[in-house]
Amino acid sequence: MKLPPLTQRFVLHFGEMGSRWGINRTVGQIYALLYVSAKPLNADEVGEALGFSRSNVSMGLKELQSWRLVRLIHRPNDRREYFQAPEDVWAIFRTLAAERRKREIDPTLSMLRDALMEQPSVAEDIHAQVRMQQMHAFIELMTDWLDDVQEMDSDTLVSLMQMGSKVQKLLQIKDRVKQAFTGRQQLEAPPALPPELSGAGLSAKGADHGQL
Amino acid sequence: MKLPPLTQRFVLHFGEMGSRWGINRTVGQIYALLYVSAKPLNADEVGEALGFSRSNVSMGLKELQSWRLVRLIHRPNDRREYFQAPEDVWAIFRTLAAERRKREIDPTLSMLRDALMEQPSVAEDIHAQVRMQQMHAFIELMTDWLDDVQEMDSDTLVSLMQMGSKVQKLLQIKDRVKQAFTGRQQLEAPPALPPELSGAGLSAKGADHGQL
DNA sequence: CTGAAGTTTCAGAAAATACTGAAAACTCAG
DNA sequence: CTGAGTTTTCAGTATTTTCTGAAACTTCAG
Repeated sequence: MKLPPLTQRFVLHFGEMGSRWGINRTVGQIYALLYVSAKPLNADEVGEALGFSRSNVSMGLKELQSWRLVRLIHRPNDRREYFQAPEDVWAIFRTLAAERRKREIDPTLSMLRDALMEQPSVAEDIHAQVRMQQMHAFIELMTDWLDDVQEMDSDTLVSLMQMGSKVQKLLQIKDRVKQAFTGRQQLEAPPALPPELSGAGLSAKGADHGQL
Repeated sequence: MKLPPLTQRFVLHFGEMGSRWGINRTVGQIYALLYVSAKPLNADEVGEALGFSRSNVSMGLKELQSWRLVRLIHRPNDRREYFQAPEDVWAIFRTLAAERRKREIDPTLSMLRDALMEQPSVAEDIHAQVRMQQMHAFIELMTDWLDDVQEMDSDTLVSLMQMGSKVQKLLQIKDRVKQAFTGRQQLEAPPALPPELSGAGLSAKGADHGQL
């Protein structure tokens, strides 16, 4: 392996972390290399740079493609396939979240759904089913939320995340407004503007969103 | 393995998924068993129920403890240790998120921080460092947000998640209100209440939060 | 103290996973 | 078509991970 120092460090780290992330060393290193590379690389270049056999690289790239983490490029007058990692870290994250969900969550969700249809036959299974019900409800809430979030554009997401827990202030305001409405039979007059909205309360606490 | 049908299905599924989740079959099955069990179990009971050797169970339980996913119980007049999985799925999720972060994210974050301090020595490393910078900024945003979220109580979180992408409406409102203020030199009169807040817009679309 | 009940450690066997080189398959210019 | 350039498959080997049984260790009642 002959790589520039920083690149090498990055690549080796991804290789080691690979096992914790559920991918193998080879795949981790290949992805890392493509991620930092300024230009698309072909399989031979990858194998050369990392010291892997050609077939191992082929397997690794196939796996990365199955994760939709690399894009295939064709150059004119060159029959080889070139690979590159998408640039936008948010897009990468979305892809990763979607794939992990498909592989790590959905099977469990459907197994739970099946199990919840069944009639428990022994006392112990009654309790087990209650627990499965709790897990199912939780996972479904999470995945539904993820579906929603997946559709937001990156800027909105950044703003929301930078607000962090301050979002809950907005929630409180919403509740208060809603209560003001449901508290009366008919709305004769609009409710008073809650204090948080009439001051600079929300935006004054460093949650200002602009540049990343 | 002699377990009631539903329990068995659940346990076997967790065993198989284990590898995708970065734990092994044994650990997955042990956790599943403890999760659905109505009462705490000791190591022998676990080994008996799942057909694992005593030492394997010991390893598995140790690993689950290192993930803080099981709680240790001592009964009066019984020297054996009993194990149980925490009940609250939200608490479980928080624990899981914190531990995964510690193991799967933090090492990368610190490696990136180190690499960003360095002065790139070759052209390729300059680009590599830019890419690392992008990844670093992203991860830091995510983990900071996670820190915030970890501190919210479960009910608030449920409300927010059930709102899903509708949160961004609140964000837009906030922006509009803020803009209305900064648009004028001094605030002679409070800005008009935006239409979303004066109708039933937000709460009418099924984002009503109450029972789970 | 002693020893019975319980838990952990550890070296080696068993199983699963990753990796290689050679061969097969594919693809397209000529 | 043909065959050079390229990618994929696959059987066998190497490596890593998991699992076991035996031994070591710990704890505590008597």
